[in-house]
Amino acid sequence: MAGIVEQMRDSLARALRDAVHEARQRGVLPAFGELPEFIVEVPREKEHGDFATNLAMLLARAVRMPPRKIGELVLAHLKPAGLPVTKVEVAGPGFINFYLRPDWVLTELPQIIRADEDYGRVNVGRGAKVQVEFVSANPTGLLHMGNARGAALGDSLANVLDFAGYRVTREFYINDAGHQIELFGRSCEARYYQLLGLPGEVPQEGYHGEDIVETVRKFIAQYGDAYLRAGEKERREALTGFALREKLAAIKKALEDFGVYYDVWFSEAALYESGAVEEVIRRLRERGCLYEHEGALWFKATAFGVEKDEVVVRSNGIPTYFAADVAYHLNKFERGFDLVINIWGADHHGHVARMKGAVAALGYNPDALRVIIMQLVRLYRGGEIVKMSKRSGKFVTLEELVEEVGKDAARYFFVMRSADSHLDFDLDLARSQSNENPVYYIQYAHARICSIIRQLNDLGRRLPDFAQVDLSLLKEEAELSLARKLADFPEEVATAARDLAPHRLPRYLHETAGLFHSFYNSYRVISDDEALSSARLALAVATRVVLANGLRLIGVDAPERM
RNA sequence: GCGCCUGUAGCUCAGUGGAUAGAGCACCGGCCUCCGGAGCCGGGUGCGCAGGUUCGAUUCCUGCCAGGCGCACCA
Repeated sequence: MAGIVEQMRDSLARALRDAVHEARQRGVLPAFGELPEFIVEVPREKEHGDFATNLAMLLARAVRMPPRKIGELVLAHLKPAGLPVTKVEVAGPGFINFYLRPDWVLTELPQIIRADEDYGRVNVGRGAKVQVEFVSANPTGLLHMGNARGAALGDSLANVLDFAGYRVTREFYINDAGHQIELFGRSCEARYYQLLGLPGEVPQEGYHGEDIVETVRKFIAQYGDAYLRAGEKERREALTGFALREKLAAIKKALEDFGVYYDVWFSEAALYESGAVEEVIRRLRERGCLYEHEGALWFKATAFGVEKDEVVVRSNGIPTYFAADVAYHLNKFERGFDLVINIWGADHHGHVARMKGAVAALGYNPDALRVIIMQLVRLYRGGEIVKMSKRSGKFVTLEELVEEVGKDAARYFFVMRSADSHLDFDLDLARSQSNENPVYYIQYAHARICSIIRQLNDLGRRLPDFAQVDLSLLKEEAELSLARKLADFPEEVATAARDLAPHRLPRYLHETAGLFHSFYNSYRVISDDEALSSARLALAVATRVVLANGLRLIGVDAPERM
C-alpha cells in the first residue's frame, strides 16, 4: 500500500516519461538511447515547488541541448491530467518544478487512521527472508554499552525490516565454547576456592568482575563445597555450566527489560557437538581453500581479495573462533536466508573481509552478508567521560543504564545516531525529564493527543467518522505542513529499510512532534465549530497513529499519559 | 607502516551528485482568562586542507592533516 507521496511521485514520473516520448515522436527532441534514470524529488526549498525533477539536466548530454531548453520542450508536451498540479515551470539550471494544490495531501489522513497500526507498512522486502544477528555477547558477563547499542540498533532495524515487508529472524549467537569459556571456568573455580576459604587466583587474563563472585556464591548456596572433592574436570564443568546458564539468563532478562526479544538463541558449542565445524572444514578443504603451514591449517582468504590468510585449526588441533564462525554462517545460508545481517562492534571490523571471503569460498554470494559496524560508545556524566574497563570489571552495564535513564531514553539515544558515528552518550541529558530531552518531546506530543481525545469524551462528544469529514477546512500552514509530514512516513520506513538506517526514525519523529506542537499551540482542536473540530481531530488522530507506529519501531513506548 | 570508521554551527550530530546546508543542546528575548508550559514564537559569517572527475561536489576519486578502532595459531 503505497502512500500518497509515492503515488504522486510515480504519477509525475509517468507524465514526464510520456511527455518526453511525445516530444521525441514529434521530432521536437532528437532521437537518443535510453531515457536516463531521473528522479522526482521533494525540493529542499519550498519556493521550488512540491516536487522537482532533474530530467532535463540528465538528458542534456544525450540530446546536445541546453537543459533549460529541454525543460521547456518537455513542459510543452506535459499533460498532468487528473493530477492536482497548479503550475509547472523550468527553473535554475534546468529543474522542472511542480506546484500542487495545497490540499493534495489531505486525503491521506483518513487512510492513516484507517490503516492505524499498519500505517507505514511498505513492501520493499517482498517477503525476502532476512536474519539479523546482534549483541551475541559472550555469556561470561554482563552487557556493556557496546552490547546495548547493538541491541537497540539491531532490534530497531529488525522492526523496520519487518514493517518493510521482510520476513525477519532475530538471532543471538552464544559464544559458549572455546578459549574464553575455558578461562571463564578457571576464573569461577578460583572464586569457588576463595569463597570457601581456600587459596585460589583468578587468571591474569580471566574474569575479575564482582558479578562472577555473585554467581559462584549462588553455586555454593546450591551445592556447598561438594565439588572440592570432585575431579578438576568435573568441578570445572559443573561450575562453568552453572555459571553460563546463569549469565545467559541474566543477559536474556536484561535484553527483555530493554524491549528486545529473540527468535533464535544459537549455541556455538552446538556447532562443535553436531560436527558442523568439522564439516565446514571438510567443505573448505574440498574446494581447495585450505593449506597447512607450520602445523596449522589456514584458510586461503587472500584468494578472495583479503589481505591476510587466517588460521582455522591451530597447530594444537583446536579449531579457532573463526572456524566456528564460518560454520555458523554456512548454517545461516543453509537455512535459506536471502539476506544475513550482522551487527558488530568496531573492534571486529577486521573480521568482515575474511568472513565474506569464507562465504564466497563456500559458494554463497558474499553480498548477501551485510555487516553493520558500530563505532564505540562513550558515556558522559557531569560533563566527564565515564571511565570503563572490562578487565577490571568496572563498566556500566545495560541494567544500570536502564535503571538510570529508563528504557525509552536509552533506546532512543542509541538509535538516534548512525552506526558509523562514534556515540557520545550524555547520561544527564538522557535522564533529564525536561524539554532538553528529545524522547519526552515526542512522547509528550503523543500524550497530548490522547489528552485531547479524553477531553472530547469528557465533553460528551465522540470522534467523527473520519471518512465523512470535510478535510478542506484544514487550510492553515501549520495544518498542511503537519499533514504533509505524516504522509512521508511510509517512504521514511522504506528508506530506513533500504539503507539499513533506523537512525532516520528518531529524527523524523522529532520533526513530526515539533510540527504537531506548533499546530497545537496556534489552533484549538476542539471548538464549537463541529466541522472544523472534526477536521482537526482527523489531523490529530492521524498524528497519534504515526507517532505511535514510529515509536514502536524504535522500541520506545507511546504513553497516553505522562 | 597497512586497513576500516570519523572530521559539518560553541557542543552533540543529521544531510544530499544539484538551485539559499539543517536539527537538538547551550545562550538571549518574547508567549498562558484557552484542549497538558515536558509546549510555542524569534535570534546563526559552519562542510579539516589541497588537487581531480562533473554542466554542477559538503556528497564521488587521489593525496595530506587530525581523532577512534583494528592488523594473534584471542574472540
